[in-house]
Amino acid sequence: MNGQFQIAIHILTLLDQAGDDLLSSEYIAGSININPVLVRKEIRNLRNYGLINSKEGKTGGYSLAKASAKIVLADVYKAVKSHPALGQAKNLPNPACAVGRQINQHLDDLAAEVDTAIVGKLTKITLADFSQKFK
Amino acid sequence: MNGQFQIAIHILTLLDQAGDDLLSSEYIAGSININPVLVRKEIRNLRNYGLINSKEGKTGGYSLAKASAKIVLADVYKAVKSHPALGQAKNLPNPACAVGRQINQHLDDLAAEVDTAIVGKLTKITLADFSQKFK
DNA sequence: TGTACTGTAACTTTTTTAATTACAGATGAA
DNA sequence: TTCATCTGTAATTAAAAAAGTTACAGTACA
Repeated sequence: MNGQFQIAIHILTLLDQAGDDLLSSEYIAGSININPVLVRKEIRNLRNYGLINSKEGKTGGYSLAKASAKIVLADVYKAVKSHPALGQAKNLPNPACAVGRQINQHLDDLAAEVDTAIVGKLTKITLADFSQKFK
Repeated sequence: MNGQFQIAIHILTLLDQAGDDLLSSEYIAGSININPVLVRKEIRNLRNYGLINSKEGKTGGYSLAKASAKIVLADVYKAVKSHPALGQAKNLPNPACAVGRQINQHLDDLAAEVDTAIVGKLTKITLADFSQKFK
């Protein structure tokens, strides 16, 4: 469990509030209260998913790559997700045991079903919906 | 992210397959391929939620506390859950910032909604459904 | 009364996450 | 030009979380 999703939502919300103004990693980090390098790392990821634009150089900074009404929270979830929401076993179960031999496959199937449920939920919420709560 | 849910499901599946026979922590640990003490710890938790019976002493071991058709995977999820599925931020956002000041509340609300979706999904699946895949 | 379990605390090791440092590259302004 | 202020990213360190281990008391049966 980590706070990547929360950080990503926080960043995107700030950028939405800022409109066309560019925000610096320093400013964003100050609002979240984390290290600016982590902000830049997370933004690199979100940019790869087409959610954020960045501009280098003196007057550089970040802005949303598209309207917040066009971004659903499931986009953020997918961008950030590294492990299944249910967690992940890191042990190799005993292949000599009938249950151990097959359980990882069945657990993976289950995790995928749960993931689908989460994405279904988060597809119904846009960044604009979320961001609006702060106005 | 950890593997508690997976371990719990593994334990419960083994116990279901064993029927009335008691299984030892040693045996269970051998199937999962983890330390027996971790099995006993997880079972203590599941027992507190009324899912498992244990018997001490020489012929001791573990068994299901009720029929696997009466256990839904949401019971296991709730028993095991320590953090919200979306993760949890551990930083204190900046209270001087309009977004930082309120975001934790809104993120918590969102996490609760997602959690409800997960529980909804996992309430439809019984341990018997899952365990049946191994027969 | 010995054996084979569970129950649990304390501690160590490993893994993961977050923070930090450092610096190259970009861009605009004096 | 050249300085200031950003981003981009690698490398390292520190902190936190998870898993593993050791140890031993308590229980129950033979």
